[in-house]
Amino acid sequence: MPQTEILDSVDRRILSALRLDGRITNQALAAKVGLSPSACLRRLRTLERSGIIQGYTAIIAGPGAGDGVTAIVHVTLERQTEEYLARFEKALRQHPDVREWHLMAGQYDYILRVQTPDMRAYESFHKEVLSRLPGVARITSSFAMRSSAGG
Amino acid sequence: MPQTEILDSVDRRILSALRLDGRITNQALAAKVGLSPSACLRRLRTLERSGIIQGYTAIIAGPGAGDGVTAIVHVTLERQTEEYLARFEKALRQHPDVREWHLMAGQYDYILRVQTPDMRAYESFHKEVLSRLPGVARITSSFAMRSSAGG
DNA sequence: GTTGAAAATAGCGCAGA
DNA sequence: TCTGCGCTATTTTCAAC
Repeated sequence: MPQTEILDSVDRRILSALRLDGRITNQALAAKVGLSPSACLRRLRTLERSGIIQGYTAIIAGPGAGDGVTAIVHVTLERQTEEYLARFEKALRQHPDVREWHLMAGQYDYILRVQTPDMRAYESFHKEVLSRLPGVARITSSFAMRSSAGG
Repeated sequence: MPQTEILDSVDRRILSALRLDGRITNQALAAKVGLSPSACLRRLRTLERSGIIQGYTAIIAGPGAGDGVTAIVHVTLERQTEEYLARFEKALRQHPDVREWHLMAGQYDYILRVQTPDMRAYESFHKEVLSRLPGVARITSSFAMRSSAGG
Protein backbone atom coordinates (compact mmCIF):
# COMPACT_ATOMS: atom_id res chain seq x y z
CA MET A 1 0.00 0.00 0.00
CA PRO A 2 1.06 3.56 -0.57
CA GLN A 3 3.20 4.77 2.29
CA THR A 4 4.54 7.92 0.63
CA GLU A 5 7.35 5.65 -0.30
CA ILE A 6 10.62 6.96 -1.62
CA LEU A 7 12.96 4.70 -3.52
CA ASP A 8 16.28 4.49 -1.77
CA SER A 9 19.56 3.81 -3.51
CA VAL A 10 19.21 0.05 -3.06
CA ASP A 11 15.81 0.09 -4.78
CA ARG A 12 17.24 2.10 -7.63
CA ARG A 13 20.08 -0.34 -8.05
CA ILE A 14 17.60 -3.20 -8.10
CA LEU A 15 15.61 -1.48 -10.84
CA SER A 16 18.74 -0.69 -12.77
CA ALA A 17 19.96 -4.27 -12.64
CA LEU A 18 16.57 -5.59 -13.70
CA ARG A 19 16.45 -3.22 -16.63
CA LEU A 20 19.73 -4.69 -17.83
CA ASP A 21 18.78 -8.29 -17.19
CA GLY A 22 15.15 -8.99 -16.47
CA ARG A 23 15.86 -12.66 -15.81
CA ILE A 24 18.68 -12.21 -13.31
CA THR A 25 18.24 -14.60 -10.41
CA ASN A 26 17.30 -13.19 -7.06
CA GLN A 27 20.54 -14.48 -5.61
CA ALA A 28 22.69 -12.69 -8.18
CA LEU A 29 20.58 -9.58 -7.77
CA ALA A 30 21.01 -9.68 -4.01
CA ALA A 31 24.77 -10.03 -4.34
CA LYS A 32 24.86 -7.13 -6.78
CA VAL A 33 23.07 -4.75 -4.45
CA GLY A 34 24.67 -6.07 -1.28
CA LEU A 35 21.65 -7.67 0.35
CA SER A 36 20.72 -11.13 1.50
CA PRO A 37 18.51 -12.99 -0.99
CA SER A 38 15.45 -12.89 1.20
CA ALA A 39 15.71 -9.16 1.90
CA CYS A 40 16.26 -8.55 -1.79
CA LEU A 41 13.26 -10.66 -2.74
CA ARG A 42 11.08 -8.77 -0.28
CA ARG A 43 12.05 -5.47 -1.88
CA LEU A 44 11.52 -6.91 -5.34
CA ARG A 45 8.00 -8.10 -4.52
CA THR A 46 7.20 -4.73 -2.99
CA LEU A 47 8.36 -2.97 -6.13
CA GLU A 48 6.22 -5.30 -8.21
CA ARG A 49 3.10 -4.92 -6.09
CA SER A 50 3.44 -1.15 -5.93
CA GLY A 51 3.40 -1.00 -9.71
CA ILE A 52 6.87 0.50 -10.03
CA ILE A 53 7.90 -2.70 -11.77
CA GLN A 54 5.08 -3.20 -14.23
CA GLY A 55 6.29 -6.48 -15.65
CA TYR A 56 9.04 -8.25 -17.52
CA THR A 57 9.53 -8.97 -21.16
CA ALA A 58 11.92 -10.58 -23.61
CA ILE A 59 13.65 -8.43 -26.19
CA ILE A 60 12.95 -10.18 -29.48
CA ALA A 61 14.95 -9.44 -32.63
CA GLY A 62 13.45 -8.48 -35.94
CA PRO A 63 9.91 -7.54 -36.82
CA GLY A 64 8.82 -10.13 -34.28
CA ALA A 65 5.13 -9.83 -33.59
CA GLY A 66 4.93 -6.38 -35.14
CA ASP A 67 3.77 -3.64 -32.82
CA GLY A 68 2.61 -1.72 -35.83
CA VAL A 69 3.93 1.71 -36.71
CA THR A 70 6.03 3.80 -34.36
CA ALA A 71 6.31 7.43 -35.39
CA ILE A 72 8.44 10.13 -33.78
CA VAL A 73 6.80 13.47 -34.44
CA HIS A 74 8.44 16.87 -34.05
CA VAL A 75 5.89 19.63 -33.59
CA THR A 76 6.36 23.40 -33.59
CA LEU A 77 3.62 25.63 -32.24
CA GLU A 78 2.67 29.07 -33.53
CA ARG A 79 3.40 30.57 -30.15
CA GLN A 80 5.06 29.31 -27.02
CA THR A 81 2.95 31.03 -24.40
CA GLU A 82 1.91 28.86 -21.51
CA GLU A 83 -1.65 29.17 -22.69
CA TYR A 84 -0.79 27.62 -26.04
CA LEU A 85 1.23 24.90 -24.41
CA ALA A 86 -1.48 23.97 -21.94
CA ARG A 87 -4.11 23.84 -24.66
CA PHE A 88 -1.91 21.64 -26.82
CA GLU A 89 -1.06 19.23 -24.01
CA LYS A 90 -4.68 18.89 -23.02
CA ALA A 91 -5.47 17.92 -26.59
CA LEU A 92 -2.61 15.41 -26.66
CA ARG A 93 -3.89 13.65 -23.56
CA GLN A 94 -7.17 12.94 -25.28
CA HIS A 95 -5.52 10.74 -27.90
CA PRO A 96 -4.25 7.38 -26.69
CA ASP A 97 -2.17 6.88 -29.83
CA VAL A 98 0.12 9.57 -28.46
CA ARG A 99 2.02 7.29 -26.13
CA GLU A 100 4.53 9.84 -24.97
CA TRP A 101 5.30 13.51 -25.34
CA HIS A 102 8.00 15.94 -24.27
CA LEU A 103 7.99 19.72 -24.21
CA MET A 104 11.49 20.54 -25.37
CA ALA A 105 13.91 23.33 -24.60
CA GLY A 106 15.49 23.95 -27.95
CA GLN A 107 14.83 23.60 -31.60
CA TYR A 108 11.45 21.88 -31.46
CA ASP A 109 8.55 22.57 -29.20
CA TYR A 110 7.24 19.04 -28.75
CA ILE A 111 8.48 15.56 -29.53
CA LEU A 112 5.78 12.90 -29.59
CA ARG A 113 5.84 9.16 -29.91
CA VAL A 114 2.77 7.94 -31.74
CA GLN A 115 1.87 4.27 -32.03
CA THR A 116 -0.65 2.97 -34.55
CA PRO A 117 -1.56 -0.51 -35.79
CA ASP A 118 -0.40 0.19 -39.35
CA MET A 119 0.64 2.96 -41.72
CA ARG A 120 -2.88 3.50 -42.92
CA ALA A 121 -3.98 4.22 -39.37
CA TYR A 122 -1.07 6.62 -38.99
CA GLU A 123 -2.04 8.55 -42.10
CA SER A 124 -5.51 8.86 -40.75
CA PHE A 125 -4.18 9.95 -37.38
CA HIS A 126 -1.97 12.57 -38.99
CA LYS A 127 -4.73 13.98 -41.09
CA GLU A 128 -7.55 13.96 -38.60
CA VAL A 129 -5.76 14.52 -35.31
CA LEU A 130 -2.23 15.90 -35.55
CA SER A 131 -2.92 18.56 -38.13
CA ARG A 132 -5.99 19.70 -36.24
CA LEU A 133 -4.33 20.09 -32.87
CA PRO A 134 -4.64 23.66 -31.58
CA GLY A 135 -1.89 26.13 -32.45
CA VAL A 136 0.24 23.82 -34.57
CA ALA A 137 2.61 25.53 -37.00
CA ARG A 138 4.69 22.65 -38.33
CA ILE A 139 4.75 18.84 -38.10
CA THR A 140 7.57 16.48 -39.04
CA SER A 141 7.03 12.72 -38.84
CA SER A 142 9.80 10.13 -38.81
CA PHE A 143 9.23 6.41 -38.63
CA ALA A 144 11.05 3.84 -36.56
CA MET A 145 12.31 0.70 -38.24
CA ARG A 146 13.30 -0.91 -34.97
CA SER A 147 12.78 0.11 -31.37
CA SER A 148 13.74 -0.99 -27.91
CA ALA A 149 11.20 -3.05 -26.01
CA GLY A 150 8.82 -1.51 -23.56
CA GLY A 151 7.19 0.87 -26.00
CA MET B 1 25.55 -21.49 -35.02
CA PRO B 2 22.89 -19.81 -37.14
CA GLN B 3 21.71 -22.58 -39.39
CA THR B 4 19.32 -20.51 -41.43
CA GLU B 5 16.64 -22.13 -39.38
CA ILE B 6 13.03 -21.21 -39.56
CA LEU B 7 11.14 -20.80 -36.34
CA ASP B 8 8.46 -23.40 -35.96
CA SER B 9 5.18 -22.84 -34.18
CA VAL B 10 6.59 -24.01 -30.85
CA ASP B 11 9.40 -21.46 -31.05
CA ARG B 12 6.93 -18.75 -31.84
CA ARG B 13 4.79 -19.70 -28.87
CA ILE B 14 7.87 -19.60 -26.65
CA LEU B 15 8.70 -16.10 -27.89
CA SER B 16 5.16 -14.99 -27.47
CA ALA B 17 4.97 -16.24 -23.90
CA LEU B 18 8.28 -14.59 -23.03
CA ARG B 19 7.12 -11.28 -24.41
CA LEU B 20 4.18 -11.41 -22.05
CA ASP B 21 6.20 -12.56 -19.06
CA GLY B 22 9.96 -12.41 -19.37
CA ARG B 23 10.42 -14.02 -15.97
CA ILE B 24 8.19 -17.04 -16.51
CA THR B 25 9.83 -20.20 -15.19
CA ASN B 26 11.02 -22.77 -17.67
CA GLN B 27 8.58 -25.30 -16.24
CA ALA B 28 5.57 -23.05 -16.73
CA LEU B 29 6.83 -22.15 -20.18
CA ALA B 30 7.20 -25.82 -21.07
CA ALA B 31 3.68 -26.57 -19.91
CA LYS B 32 2.35 -23.65 -21.92
CA VAL B 33 3.91 -24.81 -25.18
CA GLY B 34 3.40 -28.52 -24.55
CA LEU B 35 7.00 -29.62 -24.14
CA SER B 36 8.99 -31.25 -21.40
CA PRO B 37 11.04 -28.77 -19.34
CA SER B 38 14.36 -29.97 -20.68
CA ALA B 39 13.30 -29.80 -24.32
CA CYS B 40 11.85 -26.37 -23.71
CA LEU B 41 15.00 -25.15 -22.04
CA ARG B 42 17.15 -26.31 -24.93
CA ARG B 43 15.00 -24.44 -27.40
CA LEU B 44 15.13 -21.38 -25.19
CA ARG B 45 18.92 -21.43 -25.02
CA THR B 46 19.12 -21.91 -28.77
CA LEU B 47 16.89 -18.89 -29.31
CA GLU B 48 19.09 -16.87 -26.96
CA ARG B 49 22.37 -17.95 -28.56
CA SER B 50 21.09 -17.34 -32.06
CA GLY B 51 20.30 -13.75 -31.13
CA ILE B 52 16.59 -14.04 -31.74
CA ILE B 53 16.09 -13.42 -28.05
CA GLN B 54 18.40 -10.47 -27.44
CA GLY B 55 17.80 -10.17 -23.73
CA TYR B 56 15.27 -9.57 -21.00
CA THR B 57 14.24 -6.44 -19.22
CA ALA B 58 11.93 -5.14 -16.55
CA ILE B 59 9.22 -2.69 -17.49
CA ILE B 60 9.67 0.18 -15.04
CA ALA B 61 6.96 2.74 -14.39
CA GLY B 62 7.52 6.18 -15.86
CA PRO B 63 10.20 8.65 -14.81
CA GLY B 64 7.74 9.90 -12.19
CA ALA B 65 9.75 8.77 -9.21
CA GLY B 66 13.08 10.48 -9.66
CA ASP B 67 12.11 13.20 -12.15
CA GLY B 68 15.60 14.32 -12.99
CA VAL B 69 16.73 15.15 -16.50
CA THR B 70 15.08 13.81 -19.64
CA ALA B 71 17.17 14.18 -22.76
CA ILE B 72 16.16 13.36 -26.32
CA VAL B 73 19.29 12.50 -28.26
CA HIS B 74 19.61 12.31 -32.03
CA VAL B 75 22.52 10.15 -33.11
CA THR B 76 24.02 9.67 -36.56
CA LEU B 77 26.36 6.75 -37.19
CA GLU B 78 29.35 6.72 -39.49
CA ARG B 79 27.85 3.88 -41.46
CA GLN B 80 24.44 2.26 -41.55
CA THR B 81 25.44 -1.32 -42.18
CA GLU B 82 23.63 -3.91 -40.11
CA GLU B 83 26.91 -4.69 -38.39
CA TYR B 84 27.28 -1.09 -37.20
CA LEU B 85 23.67 -0.98 -36.11
CA ALA B 86 23.87 -4.23 -34.18
CA ARG B 87 27.05 -3.15 -32.45
CA PHE B 88 25.55 0.19 -31.52
CA GLU B 89 22.34 -1.33 -30.19
CA LYS B 90 24.22 -3.84 -28.11
CA ALA B 91 26.15 -0.99 -26.53
CA LEU B 92 22.94 0.93 -25.87
CA ARG B 93 21.43 -1.97 -24.00
CA GLN B 94 24.30 -1.99 -21.56
CA HIS B 95 23.39 1.47 -20.28
CA PRO B 96 20.24 1.64 -18.18
CA ASP B 97 20.12 5.42 -18.52
CA VAL B 98 19.08 4.87 -22.13
CA ARG B 99 15.44 4.20 -21.42
CA GLU B 100 14.28 4.00 -25.00
CA TRP B 101 15.72 4.01 -28.49
CA HIS B 102 14.44 3.96 -32.06
CA LEU B 103 16.27 3.17 -35.26
CA MET B 104 14.81 5.72 -37.63
CA ALA B 105 14.08 5.69 -41.32
CA GLY B 106 14.99 9.19 -42.34
CA GLN B 107 17.12 12.09 -41.29
CA TYR B 108 18.58 10.61 -38.09
CA ASP B 109 19.84 7.13 -37.44
CA TYR B 110 18.79 6.80 -33.83
CA ILE B 111 16.62 8.73 -31.42
CA LEU B 112 17.26 7.97 -27.75
CA ARG B 113 15.54 8.96 -24.56
CA VAL B 114 18.07 9.25 -21.78
CA GLN B 115 17.09 9.72 -18.16
CA THR B 116 19.54 10.86 -15.50
CA PRO B 117 19.12 12.10 -11.92
CA ASP B 118 20.45 15.58 -12.72
CA MET B 119 22.23 17.63 -15.38
CA ARG B 120 25.61 16.88 -13.92
CA ALA B 121 24.96 13.16 -14.37
CA TYR B 122 23.86 13.81 -17.93
CA GLU B 123 27.04 15.68 -18.74
CA SER B 124 29.02 12.79 -17.39
CA PHE B 125 26.88 10.33 -19.35
CA HIS B 126 27.37 12.31 -22.53
CA LYS B 127 31.09 12.54 -22.10
CA GLU B 128 31.83 9.04 -20.91
CA VAL B 129 29.17 6.97 -22.63
CA LEU B 130 27.45 8.63 -25.58
CA SER B 131 30.55 10.00 -27.24
CA ARG B 132 32.31 6.68 -26.82
CA LEU B 133 29.60 4.49 -28.31
CA PRO B 134 30.88 2.55 -31.31
CA GLY B 135 30.60 4.15 -34.73
CA VAL B 136 29.05 7.45 -33.66
CA ALA B 137 29.48 10.35 -36.07
CA ARG B 138 27.24 13.06 -34.58
CA ILE B 139 25.23 13.60 -31.40
CA THR B 140 22.58 16.22 -30.73
CA SER B 141 20.99 16.47 -27.28
CA SER B 142 17.77 18.28 -26.49
CA PHE B 143 16.27 18.54 -23.04
CA ALA B 144 12.69 18.15 -21.98
CA MET B 145 11.14 20.79 -19.77
CA ARG B 146 7.96 18.82 -19.23
CA SER B 147 6.96 15.28 -20.20
CA SER B 148 3.96 13.04 -20.11
CA ALA B 149 3.87 10.52 -17.29
CA GLY B 150 3.86 6.80 -17.82
CA GLY B 151 6.45 6.46 -20.58
C1' DG C 1 17.78 -6.71 8.21
C1' DT C 2 19.68 -11.88 8.76
C1' DT C 3 20.06 -17.00 8.90
C1' DG C 4 18.63 -21.67 7.76
C1' DA C 5 15.99 -25.33 5.90
C1' DA C 6 12.26 -27.22 2.78
C1' DA C 7 10.15 -26.93 -1.69
C1' DA C 8 10.55 -25.71 -6.43
C1' DT C 9 13.31 -25.10 -10.41
C1' DA C 10 17.27 -25.26 -13.60
C1' DG C 11 20.59 -27.73 -15.96
C1' DC C 12 22.96 -31.80 -17.31
C1' DG C 13 23.97 -36.81 -19.08
C1' DC C 14 21.98 -40.54 -21.20
C1' DA C 15 18.79 -43.55 -23.75
C1' DG C 16 15.26 -44.08 -27.43
C1' DA C 17 12.10 -42.84 -31.66
C1' DT D 1 18.28 -34.53 -34.51
C1' DC D 2 14.96 -33.85 -31.19
C1' DT D 3 12.33 -35.57 -27.26
C1' DG D 4 11.69 -37.22 -22.59
C1' DC D 5 13.46 -39.20 -18.10
C1' DG D 6 16.28 -39.16 -13.84
C1' DC D 7 19.57 -37.07 -11.09
C1' DT D 8 22.03 -33.16 -8.77
C1' DA D 9 23.11 -28.19 -8.07
C1' DT D 10 21.01 -23.99 -7.70
C1' DT D 11 17.32 -20.98 -6.53
C1' DT D 12 13.14 -19.56 -4.43
C1' DT D 13 10.39 -19.06 -0.51
C1' DC D 14 8.94 -19.11 4.15
C1' DA D 15 9.58 -19.27 8.94
C1' DA D 16 11.90 -17.65 13.03
C1' DC D 17 15.19 -14.51 14.91
